[in-house]
Amino acid sequence: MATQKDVAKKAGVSFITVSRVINNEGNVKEATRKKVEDAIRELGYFPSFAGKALNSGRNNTIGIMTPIRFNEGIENTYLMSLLKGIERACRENGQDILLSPMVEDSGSFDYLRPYRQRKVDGLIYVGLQSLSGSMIDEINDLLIPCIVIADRPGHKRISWIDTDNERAGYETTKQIWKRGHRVIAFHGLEPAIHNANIADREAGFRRAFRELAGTEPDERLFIRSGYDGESIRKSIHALFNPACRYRGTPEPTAVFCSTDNRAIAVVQELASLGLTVPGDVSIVGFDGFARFYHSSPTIATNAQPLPEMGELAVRILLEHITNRNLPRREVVMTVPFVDGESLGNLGTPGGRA
Amino acid sequence: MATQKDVAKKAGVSFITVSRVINNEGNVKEATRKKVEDAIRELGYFPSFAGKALNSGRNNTIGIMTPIRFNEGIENTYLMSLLKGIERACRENGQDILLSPMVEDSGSFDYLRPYRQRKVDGLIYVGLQSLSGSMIDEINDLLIPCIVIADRPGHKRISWIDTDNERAGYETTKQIWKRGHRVIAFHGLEPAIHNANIADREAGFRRAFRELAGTEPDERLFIRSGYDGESIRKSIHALFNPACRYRGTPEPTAVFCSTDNRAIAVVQELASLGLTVPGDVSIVGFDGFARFYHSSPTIATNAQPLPEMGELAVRILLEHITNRNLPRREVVMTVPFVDGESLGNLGTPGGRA
DNA sequence: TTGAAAGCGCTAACAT
DNA sequence: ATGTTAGCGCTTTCAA
Repeated sequence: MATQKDVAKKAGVSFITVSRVINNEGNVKEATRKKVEDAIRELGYFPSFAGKALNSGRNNTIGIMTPIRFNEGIENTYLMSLLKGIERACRENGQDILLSPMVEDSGSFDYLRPYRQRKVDGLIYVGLQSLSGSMIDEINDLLIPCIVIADRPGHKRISWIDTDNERAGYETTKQIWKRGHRVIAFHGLEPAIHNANIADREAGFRRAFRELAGTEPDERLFIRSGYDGESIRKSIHALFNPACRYRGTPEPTAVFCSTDNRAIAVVQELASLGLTVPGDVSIVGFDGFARFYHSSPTIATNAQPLPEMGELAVRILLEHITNRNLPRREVVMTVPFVDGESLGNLGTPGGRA
Repeated sequence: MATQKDVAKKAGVSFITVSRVINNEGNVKEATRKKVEDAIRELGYFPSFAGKALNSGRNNTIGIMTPIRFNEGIENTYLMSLLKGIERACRENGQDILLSPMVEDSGSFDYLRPYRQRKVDGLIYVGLQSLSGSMIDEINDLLIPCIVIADRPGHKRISWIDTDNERAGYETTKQIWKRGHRVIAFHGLEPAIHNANIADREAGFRRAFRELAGTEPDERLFIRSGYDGESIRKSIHALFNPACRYRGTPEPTAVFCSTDNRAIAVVQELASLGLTVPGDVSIVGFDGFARFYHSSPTIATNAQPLPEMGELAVRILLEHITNRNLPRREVVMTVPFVDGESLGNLGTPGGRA
């Protein structure tokens, strides 16, 4: 492959002049510039990134680090939605994306290697699971430019962007209430699985219910299941199948599902019980991914602004890379409610009789 | 950040000795090695990748180039499943992954830049849309190590890995037939959308039907729709809603859907018509993604071996990178049938009466 | 306006 | 077993 030197020889100038032309510096006679440009074109010369990186210290590459497993259903959509924004911002700023998945079965793997090797200028960590304490310490000690998405590491130097799940849960509950629903179930995670985001959504639901109803919500209307279909199936039967329901538990007219995934599964399960959505029961999800699947009915949900978060993460990261002394940034994004067919109006046409 | 020189000074040796220790070369006295290793540890030294790349010509990075849009539902799962295998093979071979999405609205964008800059040693192109002729020519002219997944560019130098959609369509149709189904619909793409993979699946269906039934399949049982829910809804009504069906068209007992996406949408649509799966109709999908969504019933499908394809692509690419004179490789992967609840036995319990 | 020299971090080839 | 020299492709600094 052609180098600056080759171009210089062909154009009859020194290689430094070639460098000047490439970097659009002044002080190059028009005729010389022309000669060099012709030589570049003829040789198909393209500047090598390594030479540049070696003396600028910059690679124009940012690393995406994430424990999200590939090939695992809905989480892929989460990651891809972020990447959509990350990609856009990177393209606008001339950055490339180095993907560093964190695989759990390789415990001793050095995830910061791409940075230590100076293959990337900084890191975006996509959470869902929190960064380990030792990694946080190391990021801090090495002064690695880093920003965390979807988690809030409590560390003085590490910036983060997260969504306001509590508030979204709150606002959505108000929407459900506004449509006339008074017996509302919340479909969350079984206690063994801890997920701070989902816990926040539930907290928002509780706060809204308390405000609107003036009482605490009925604890029997909190259903908790795992991620698997079987577990979700059981939870729905416990609520809507009279044979399975605890005596005295009221039948809800709406279910606030903690994820879209769940919402879709719940709609299917209700169908197998002969219940229609929103005719018999209204369903609301959370995430915004249902929009990407051809679900029928469309699911009312909360759409996390993931592409925007990805874009913002890149911008903040680049600032940190350029200026190492910038203070930490903390960004809380609101999660807007998105209406859908699955949320009906109680007592009006299209809703329950 | 510490360099070899710093380590050398600290250890009281020359920098070349440091290089030797790092690369585990022989000819280093045990005591010297120890000194150097201590210095490395104390300084937190890590070899810079740019220096190495500069004189080895290798970056140990491979580029993933794809026109697949992020944030677009099921295609994400396709890409992620490939990446799962790509990641595994890269990790085993000490390679990093540079993600280069191809965005259509930036027509003049130079997708081969990461290679021209020598930021990546080779490229994996993930198809679905074919590589443009001009890019194929350029890959050829520049002798870029490259392998294409999910397409078969007819070019002498470019390797590819693809699935055998025709054969999978054929085998699956035999499975449906074996369960007693004789009136089988095929749910494909509307004519305006061309997709070679789906066309191949349909061809396999036709060949099997011809062999098994001894006649051509009924053209009225080929339903074609777009990707959107509305379009799929209409297509299902045309087949199963007596009010919409052409007079004389037989009602199928099974529908072979050209993707899992479609299969899931079809199950939902049938439910809204009061038809159950597999009680009233059997459904078969294609792709294998339904496994990742908690669909009820589980969908019988064809599971593309995507992680394996990704892994193989990396291995072949690395061979091409190491040895530029290797001949092109062409790999056709078989797509195994995966049974599921959605495919019932006609005339037996659990199937249609 | 152009060029020469030095150096970024590393390794291969050649001394010692 | 260890060190010296040169060079990978590029930019920065200084000189002409």
